[in-house]
Amino acid sequence: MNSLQIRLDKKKLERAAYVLKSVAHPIRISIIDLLEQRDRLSVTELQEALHIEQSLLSHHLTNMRDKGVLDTKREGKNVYYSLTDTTISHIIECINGCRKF
Amino acid sequence: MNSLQIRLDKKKLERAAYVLKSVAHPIRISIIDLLEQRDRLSVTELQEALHIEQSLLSHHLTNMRDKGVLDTKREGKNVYYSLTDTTISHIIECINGCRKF
DNA sequence: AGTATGCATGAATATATGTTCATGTAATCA
DNA sequence: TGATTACATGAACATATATTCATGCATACT
Repeated sequence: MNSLQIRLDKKKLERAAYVLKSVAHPIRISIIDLLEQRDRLSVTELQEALHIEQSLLSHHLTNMRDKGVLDTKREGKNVYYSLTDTTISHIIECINGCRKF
Repeated sequence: MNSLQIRLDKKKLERAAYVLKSVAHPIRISIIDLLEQRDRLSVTELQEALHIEQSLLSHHLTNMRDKGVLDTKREGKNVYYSLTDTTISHIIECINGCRKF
């Protein structure tokens, strides 16, 4: 009978929770879904697809950016957002592919 | 130029966010991690591994159970919890495997 | 320089979530 | 049946998160 213990250290746990939180919201899942379809999207493009207030969208985008989920790049008047890596996409696919949900 | 739209319907979005929320917390990630190591664990066993108050653990367990993440079965004085399916494990592995985190 | 467009930010508010504490209940044992 | 063990629950409180509104800033256009 080997001892039972948590395999993840505190920092990794908190980091994981932190990132997962930034995904666990309908609007933010939608944003990820849209960014899987197009490599990058401007705030206006996202806004048109999501039908939400500009300010609310901007807050969510900043949130995701701060947590390392999204990258951002300004080009002229527009700011383009993109997924920083595919881990997040996998998570959404995971859930989407699961019949339970 | 085909039109951009969210591929997930509102219900699925909300369900996904709901379940992800139940994972996005250090204590709950730990619980999942422990349940990957042993098929099922009693509340006491979890408590010993986690070093948290019984009541707090119980609240988290009920939360995860209500959201369909955990199954439960009473046997005598003990109540055993187990993961309902592997999707959640995949998500944690996904994050754990990612160097970024 | 003045105006319009695209986006960010901060404060205020609303709502949700986490934690503690006290207590309740179910099963077992003496 | 009374005591103990194992767990759940609810109310109160603390903290975090989401949303709105007003405003600010940057770029581009006239």
